[in-house]
Amino acid sequence: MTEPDPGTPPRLSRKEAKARTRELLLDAATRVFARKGYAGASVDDIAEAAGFTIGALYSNFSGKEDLFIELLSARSSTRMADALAIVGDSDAPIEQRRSRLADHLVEVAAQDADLAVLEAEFWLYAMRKPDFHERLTAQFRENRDSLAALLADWAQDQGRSGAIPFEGLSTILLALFQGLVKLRRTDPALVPDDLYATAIRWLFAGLTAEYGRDS
Amino acid sequence: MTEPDPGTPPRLSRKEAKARTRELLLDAATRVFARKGYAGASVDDIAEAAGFTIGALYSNFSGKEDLFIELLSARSSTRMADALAIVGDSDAPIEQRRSRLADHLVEVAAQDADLAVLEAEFWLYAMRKPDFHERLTAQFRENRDSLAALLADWAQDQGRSGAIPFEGLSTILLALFQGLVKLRRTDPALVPDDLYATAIRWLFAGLTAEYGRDS
DNA sequence: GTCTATAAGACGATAGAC
DNA sequence: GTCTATCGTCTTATAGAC
Repeated sequence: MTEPDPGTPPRLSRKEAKARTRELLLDAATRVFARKGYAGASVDDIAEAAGFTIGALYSNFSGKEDLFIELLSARSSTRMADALAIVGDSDAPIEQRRSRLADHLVEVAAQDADLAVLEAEFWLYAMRKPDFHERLTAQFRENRDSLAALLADWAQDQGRSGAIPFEGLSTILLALFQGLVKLRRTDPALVPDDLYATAIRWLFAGLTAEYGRDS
Repeated sequence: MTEPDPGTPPRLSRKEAKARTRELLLDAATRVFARKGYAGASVDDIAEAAGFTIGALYSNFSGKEDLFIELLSARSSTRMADALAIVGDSDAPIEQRRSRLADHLVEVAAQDADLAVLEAEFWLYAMRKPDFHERLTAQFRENRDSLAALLADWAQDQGRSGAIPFEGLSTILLALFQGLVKLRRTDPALVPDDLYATAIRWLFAGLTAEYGRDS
């Protein structure tokens, strides 16, 4: 009944089964690395959390470091680009765009409880491995430039002066966001939802004061 | 000649010698924990970096965790209070106070190259040990409240409205500072000295715009 | 007070059974 | 493709020499 055609291949092909094992191991690694840290986590912990043994782990990854790097790469690839796409292509008024940016940041931070902890683990790892230090720096520069370009667009829509230092502003916004996410993980009561929006509003009000308001 | 009075005690008493060993071990621990991380550092590494063996280490500390906690406690005790004292009791105009605050933050960050890395290590440790999580939260609250009180004083000197949410502002300033320090450790070129001051200026300009300017 | 030697265990990684 | 058994290394911590 559950196997209508005994001759057909299993519901999951060998390739699919291996891919699934790989995904389960990566998910488990996310949890274990977040809970125990990179150095503190053992391959045994990870394999067990995924419901396998270390044999399966070494069959899918070359070792602990490989597993960690795979996670690091997967995380960093899409997140920021997605965020900018969401808040970028809009015809909404500027206030709505700003609050949408803030909302999205809140959502990202809320969606993944381990975000701040893993972020810290990745950062420390990168600070100690020159290769990844470079990658991290380059990636941040990209994010900053994308955000700066988006902000420049917004400013242009409003007909503002081009003298605004968008790079500096973007750096400040990204640093602020990282700081608030970390603080919120420390104690959610310290960082109410609307603090993101408030901070952004104040910063933009300051810009308006210094660089002139909408023409 | 070098020992004018053989009967007198050595230049360092036993107590002093032990205290010195303790300090050397703590200094070494700072460097080793910053370079290898808490879990990645071995007590052997630390003892060797201090010029001793593990025997001396276990004679002065109960183990690796004890050493780490001693460091954590020593670091957190004075820093923020000192910073506020420096920028607090002043009769200088508001612009000068703001730039002095920014200068001091730059100085703190520059003085200690390992600040950001150790800060991350401490934070991750605290996130995994409930006792220290509580201590960290309480400490941040204190810092935030001290800063908020300082800012309220400044505002009062300027005769501004009391409606400004100083707690939120302080949280934002502290989060921003932490984020910028971390970013600067990632790549100093991303965070020029004056970005601290710029960020603070923009935020305060935003506040002025929302809550009214000097009477 | 510090060092040397050592105990007892956890670790990452590999080889071969199934 | 996954599991079990095992190797060699490194770990924290202790006991006793000096």
